[in-house]
Amino acid sequence: MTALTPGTGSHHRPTLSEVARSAGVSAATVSRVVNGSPRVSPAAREAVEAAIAAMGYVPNRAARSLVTRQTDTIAVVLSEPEERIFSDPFFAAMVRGISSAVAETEWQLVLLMIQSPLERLKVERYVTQGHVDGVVLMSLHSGDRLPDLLADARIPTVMSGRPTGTAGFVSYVDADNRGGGRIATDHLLSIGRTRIATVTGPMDMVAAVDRFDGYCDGLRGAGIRPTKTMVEAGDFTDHSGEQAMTALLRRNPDLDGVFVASDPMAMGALRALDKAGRRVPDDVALVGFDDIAMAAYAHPPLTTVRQPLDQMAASMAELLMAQLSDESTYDGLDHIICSTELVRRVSA
Amino acid sequence: MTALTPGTGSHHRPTLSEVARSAGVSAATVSRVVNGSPRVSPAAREAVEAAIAAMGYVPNRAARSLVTRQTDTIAVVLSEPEERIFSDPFFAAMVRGISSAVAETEWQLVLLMIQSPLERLKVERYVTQGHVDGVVLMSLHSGDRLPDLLADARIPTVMSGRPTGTAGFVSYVDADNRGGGRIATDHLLSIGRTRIATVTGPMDMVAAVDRFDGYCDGLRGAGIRPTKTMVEAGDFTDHSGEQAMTALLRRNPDLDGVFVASDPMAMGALRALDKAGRRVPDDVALVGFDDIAMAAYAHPPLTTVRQPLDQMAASMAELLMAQLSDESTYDGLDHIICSTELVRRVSA
DNA sequence: GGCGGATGTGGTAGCGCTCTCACGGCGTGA
DNA sequence: TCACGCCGTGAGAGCGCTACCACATCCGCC
Repeated sequence: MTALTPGTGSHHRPTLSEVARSAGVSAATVSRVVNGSPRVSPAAREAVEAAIAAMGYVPNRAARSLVTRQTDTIAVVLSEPEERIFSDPFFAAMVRGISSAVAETEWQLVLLMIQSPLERLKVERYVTQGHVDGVVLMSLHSGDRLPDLLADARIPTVMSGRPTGTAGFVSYVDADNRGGGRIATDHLLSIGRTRIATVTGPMDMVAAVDRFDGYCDGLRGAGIRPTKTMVEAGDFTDHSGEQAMTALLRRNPDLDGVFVASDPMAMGALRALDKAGRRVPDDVALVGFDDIAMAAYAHPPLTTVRQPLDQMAASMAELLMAQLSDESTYDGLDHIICSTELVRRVSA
Repeated sequence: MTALTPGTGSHHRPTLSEVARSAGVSAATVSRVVNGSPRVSPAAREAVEAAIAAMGYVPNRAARSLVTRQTDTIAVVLSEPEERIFSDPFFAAMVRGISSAVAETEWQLVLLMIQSPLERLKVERYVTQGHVDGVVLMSLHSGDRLPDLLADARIPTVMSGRPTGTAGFVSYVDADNRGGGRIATDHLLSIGRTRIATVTGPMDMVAAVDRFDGYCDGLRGAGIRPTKTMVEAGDFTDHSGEQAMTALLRRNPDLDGVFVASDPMAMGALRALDKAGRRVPDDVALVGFDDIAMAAYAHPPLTTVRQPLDQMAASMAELLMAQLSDESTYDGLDHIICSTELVRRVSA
């Protein structure tokens, strides 16, 4: 037991005014002490602190929030199946980054997971009914009402990834996916490859489209016309990468380079190439995307495009903090695009 | 925009009594409608619902909590470095299980992470100041004040893992670690092994001690005295398992069986055995603990002790719900020990 | 026809806190 | 000596909501 409970049998949590009475001061003074106002005499402060300790007083946040209209907490909404949340290094890195940016501030971070329509509804209620001061939205689904609901409720929000279509005026942070696709392709070109295929992500995701566009940019820059037969879509998983690569090889036996739009898919593609008897990078050079930890341990180690996940996370936190601190003047339209970078290893 | 905002330039969130006025009823009636009370005439209900929709009314939870004294949210406190949270399948499974048990209820689940003393303090404040109705505590550190603070604050709590020493009257859910250690050892004995070593977890963790005790039980049951040279401690990581196994082999070149207290460590041990030229299971039979997904794909596939993670998670949720629903009569002393089971594959 | 009980409704106190305002006491400068 | 400002403090009005109580109806029953 860390607190002395009063002799009464039942448990009663002392209120601020009870503390005030016991300390011989007014409620206002106790409030000042609790909130660290400088306008309190040392004597009063001491008396109040003693009373607080003796009675085991804990402020009631609901009452406080009711009047201050803020909760000092911000939510990270993870709207993905949890097997992805707990396995995809992307989420881990983002949560880590945001969490450490928020750690030293006064804000408390809470994680909310959505994996069913009912949970979506509950989270919508949770964030709009005043439990949080701000929210970070990770990977929203198409048709997600959250951005609009949050905008209506005037709740500061930052999204990860460029929002699609209607989700209008929200600030967001994204990697330069198009630029990344381009540098990957340019690299393949620069090492002399000319018959370059690509495995894309699911084309209903903005990031996948952007990376593909970057691939096209690269080809066109070298005077090559992208062709349909050299493109195959996966769903960012390792298995789909293997399938896509197999299909690509069947259609284009002579391809000598491939840009795979995610590292897990690249791992799968590597397997497919191995099974097909192609040597990497001698026969086919391969560039991935993400630079997950495993990429360095692949056979051969993966040349890949790194997105600065830590920096992206930090930027999201920063953007949210900015909205949180000067809401009045904030126009809510900021966005940050983080540049990507080629990590050269062996596969290309 | 999903709601019609009033023509006034500035944003004003309508209150319950404004809705009441607009609907031509009293605040009490609006409250009844919002909270789904049956004691409302269809006409009134309709009027209120129309007003709510028209004004975009969203109830204020702080005000509600202030009077009802509950928040309808429960927290899962993850007190571990996030690299473990996001990599150790144990946490993923627990969070998944708890989350799905809570999903269909009225409660909202929030995840709180602690990875620094400051964050610990903030979380302590968060949970005691009335943000949550109940908490699930995952893997508390020794000297953690949370259990005591929560007990003082009379906040229903369930811990994962048997609490150490002082953390008195809290309900918890744990695997039968001792029993698991025993069945692992018994199995090794049953396949004719007699010189059985063990790699334990960190001995300041209850689970590690329990598994070790089970190992001793097994040996003693077969009339064998456990000896110090056959015991080496790791820290549950793969790397430490390799080191420990190497040490064990050096000291006991003739050992023919080993119980490794976690699967990641078992993977490391497998490497050490391989490097030392021992065949598994022919020369040395090995049993792990946890049955992580990777265990089935090890070389050779791992015989291991499975803890029913899903069931443990469900039990934690269940225990918490029980406390949440009939707090008055609840004595807070329940605990559930989930039995473990041997999964036989190739390594033993 | 009158009475008891169910039913729908409104009035309103108060949950615990913050924050504005007012006030008395003190130090300073003229 | 008096006017002025600053400082520490207390009184009290709400924040938005729920829950209790009181009150009108209306129904069915003896």
